[in-house]
Amino acid sequence: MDRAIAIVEIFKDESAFQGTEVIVRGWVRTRRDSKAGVSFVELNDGSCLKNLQVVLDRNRPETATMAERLTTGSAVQIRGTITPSPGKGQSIELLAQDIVLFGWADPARYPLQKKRHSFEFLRTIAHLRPRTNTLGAVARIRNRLSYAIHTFFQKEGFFYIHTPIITTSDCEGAGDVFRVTTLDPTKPSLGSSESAYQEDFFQKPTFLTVSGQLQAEIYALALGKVYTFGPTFRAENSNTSRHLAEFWMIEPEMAFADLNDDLALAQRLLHYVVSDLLETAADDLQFFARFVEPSLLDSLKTVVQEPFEVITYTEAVEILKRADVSFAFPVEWGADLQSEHERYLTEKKLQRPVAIIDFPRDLKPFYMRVNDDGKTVAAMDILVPRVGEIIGGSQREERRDVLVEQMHRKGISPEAYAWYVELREFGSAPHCGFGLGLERLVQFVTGLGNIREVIPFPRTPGHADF
RNA sequence: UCCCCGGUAGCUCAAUCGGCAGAGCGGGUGGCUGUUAACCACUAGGUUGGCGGUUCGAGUCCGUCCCGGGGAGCCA
Repeated sequence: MDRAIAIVEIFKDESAFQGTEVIVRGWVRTRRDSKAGVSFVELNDGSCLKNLQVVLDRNRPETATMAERLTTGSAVQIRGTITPSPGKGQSIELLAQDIVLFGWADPARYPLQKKRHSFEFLRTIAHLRPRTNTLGAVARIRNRLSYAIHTFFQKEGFFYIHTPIITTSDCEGAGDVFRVTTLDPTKPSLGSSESAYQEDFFQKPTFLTVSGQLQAEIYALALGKVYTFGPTFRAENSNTSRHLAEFWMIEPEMAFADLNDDLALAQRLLHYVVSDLLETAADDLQFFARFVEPSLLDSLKTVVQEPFEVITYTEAVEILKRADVSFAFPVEWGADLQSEHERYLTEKKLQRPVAIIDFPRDLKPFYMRVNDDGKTVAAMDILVPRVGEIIGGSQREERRDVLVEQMHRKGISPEAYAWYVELREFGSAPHCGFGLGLERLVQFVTGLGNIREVIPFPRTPGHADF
């Protein structure tokens, strides 16, 4: 094929393209006919939010017969000349010389219209929804965020490591996991329950990972600073706008670092990726600010310009007790913070991202480091307005005996995690890390209320389509 | 899993007290001297989510199931 140019490149330097001939390829968004013998086609190639206006002269035989075939959704190539546009709404347009129709779309059947569709409807056509403004912008932002996250960690000297997707342990010691097996549930095993696994692929129970943290700790205690960035699976029956059964998580882990270093890293990461987005995805962000969440740009600028609020769990409880609002759930030291409490802190009281640290040890998993008070652990939850918890992390318990005691308290067998305990017996060191949910970050930077819109093919209870 | 709300044309929605099922957009046809969610006219398009019940009569009331949304729990 001849070399085509991405529409985003043309808009980047409109004046340089004036009078030049280009080839563009993309999908027709709309066509407007004027009986003066001119048709206008809005062409989008996905490279940016904006469409390129293509002008077809129907008095020319080369473009006349083609004009009426260019229906919404059709895939086309257009060769033509960039010229100043006399109309309002765009400064340049493409005067078409010749047109290749790759794939026509039947207008009677093509489901996407020029108006807004509900997100619920778009989810039922996940094979076509990235051709809408909103889902296209989500895909570009998700891409750029992923790139910026890798860039940040590489600049900071972290190594990208790949932790296993198939695991034999479930890290949190709680939560439902997806079973991995080659056995056919419609053909029950011939053997007893113990021997049944002998016929299975791994000859033992295996699951999809719920977190790469424990394995990341292994590499942090060898390479110093590492991170994972991959898919994660939770089989919980969660039906909310903030949960997926399959989601992507970023998990840095660093040795010779404490909770303050952890907080600082999280702060720098969010600062970096949001700044990058404000610079590189301005059009898409403004689109979301205009059509989805009016306060979006303000809340993003807050992340860039101001440090997080850092409060202890104990301070949070005191703030909530003094709050002049009534909560459905009572606030008491030792009880978990409810959604309504978190929202009050980050959206009403402080109106910015807030890190809550030092939670009661009974509320948190076994691997978090016990503080000197013996009652709390060096944990941190970072909450942001509109989304809630976006990061959960902690300093890890590096003292072998304290770790084993924690495991006993939580009913976890140290034998099952022998290698994890052994890391504390050979060259143990203070270390810490956190997990950042990519989809929740995309929700925060786009303002989209439902997590099913920020991943191309959402998996939720009862839904694994496409 | 629990609580609340909803399901009417391809899409987004309306339909008063139980009384003839509608509009906009999209599609088709025709018109319009460069349009901008183009505009104007005409036109096709319905098992009102499924099943059962109450009633002279049900989109509307009752039961039940299915599906969707919002909230909660769990968490990222």
